[in-house]
Amino acid sequence: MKQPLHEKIRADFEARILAGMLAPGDRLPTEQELMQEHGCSRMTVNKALSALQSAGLVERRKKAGSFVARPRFHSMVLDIPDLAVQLGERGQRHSYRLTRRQVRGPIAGRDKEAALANGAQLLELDGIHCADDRPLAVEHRLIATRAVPAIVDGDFDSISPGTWLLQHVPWTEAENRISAVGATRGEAALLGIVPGAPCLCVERHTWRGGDPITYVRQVFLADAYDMVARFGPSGSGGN
Amino acid sequence: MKQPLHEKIRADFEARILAGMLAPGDRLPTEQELMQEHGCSRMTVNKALSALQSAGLVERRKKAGSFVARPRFHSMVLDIPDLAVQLGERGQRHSYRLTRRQVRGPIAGRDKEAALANGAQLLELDGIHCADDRPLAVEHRLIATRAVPAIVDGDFDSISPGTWLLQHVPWTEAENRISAVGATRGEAALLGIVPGAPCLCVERHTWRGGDPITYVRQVFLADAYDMVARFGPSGSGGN
DNA sequence: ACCGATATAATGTCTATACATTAAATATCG
DNA sequence: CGATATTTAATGTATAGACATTATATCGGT
Repeated sequence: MKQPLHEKIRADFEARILAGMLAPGDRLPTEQELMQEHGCSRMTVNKALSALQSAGLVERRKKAGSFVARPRFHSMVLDIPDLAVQLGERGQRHSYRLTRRQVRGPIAGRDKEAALANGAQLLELDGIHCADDRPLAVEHRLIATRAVPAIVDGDFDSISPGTWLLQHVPWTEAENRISAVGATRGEAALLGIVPGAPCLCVERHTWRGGDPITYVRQVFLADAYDMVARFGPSGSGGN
Repeated sequence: MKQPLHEKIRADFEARILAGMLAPGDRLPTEQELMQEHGCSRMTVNKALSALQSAGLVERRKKAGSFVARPRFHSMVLDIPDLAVQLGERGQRHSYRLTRRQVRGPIAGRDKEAALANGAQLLELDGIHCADDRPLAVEHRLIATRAVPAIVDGDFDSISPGTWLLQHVPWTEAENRISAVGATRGEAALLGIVPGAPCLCVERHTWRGGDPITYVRQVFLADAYDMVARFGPSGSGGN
């Protein structure tokens, strides 16, 4: 036995639950029974059961006992990494070309821009992402200078503002909206497709501790970019 | 103080890390220092630090100490709930109409169908989802009868096979692929749009303990359905 | 300066115990 | 019978200590 005992107990129940041998609502042994079965102290089984609880697999009620939790809504881990990194993993070369850059105030009537600006100026950066010099996505980005004053001195002629922001101002809250859109005339020209052709659109707002950081809208060439999300048994937060 | 001490310590560091007061790589106090600072035992601070570790916020190395983890790639929790539930939350009425149903073997040459069938038959179910009787998405689904023998007796004339599967055969692994496509002629007719119009396409494979369960391709009317994913400070796996 | 053996500092695991908390079960009283 | 008080079984939290593990640091010898 190389793995610690509490981890063994935890993994054992996880396997049984995921295999369906234990159905939602089933009661599992009390801590007393488990410490006898494994010949260990209560703290050890408690650690195992607590881990299962925080992983959402079991529900524990005082006096009643521990039960297999009924599956809450399946949620899944979707990685939305930096485009440059993601392309690099595929062996493609990422490049970014800036097409527009200006500092301005929020446009009157656009509440979202006003909220993002938060009383200060916005930096507007438009550009295009390429993979191996072929157009991949057009990007429209607004950055709150209030949250990121250093941004106005950034050099984005070749490096992507997304990469810069990730490295300098990691966000703590985000909202992504994924939809299908027809390419506008301008987007189509940049991507080399016909207007109205279907494109994947990702809009993202990010915040840091409640303060808005950036809004970005990326329109991807269909067929060139899919979003893939995988989900599997949670990797145990091991030692 | 209502909350337990280990939870207070954990929340304290979480707040400081998320607020940026502690930068990645920063070292935080040793367990010894923390137990003096809070006047508690080592197990208590250990519990707090272990929780931070399993949440991915800190990294712990023996002899060296505990450090703020450098943000691994931001991953986010994307809820892909049952359509019926999601529409219900919006106050819309969900309905499903079956347009095709057959049991067949995998089509020769389609490796993915063969892998899904896993030596047995496939149940093919095509249908259309509506919100308040307006078309929302067309769905093409293949179900492995080997994994879900009971499915062949299911009545899907009005209830969605996705809902049925979620209730009867929760998956343990899944892969989602989100892309933008142009509606085919048949899809366009069902959705009431012109062929080629941009649609959001979600393809999903699910498994249960390594055995394939189902493949589904859903093509959504653009503008009617966005996928929204939010991410925020992880809700503490509370008591 | 280099390499190897040893010491050391930190986390990792576990025990045995104690008391608190809570919700279910049970008893009690009107 | 029904409402209320009490018991009790289970988890929740915490302590103080012990030993294991391991990466780092230090010391010696060549």
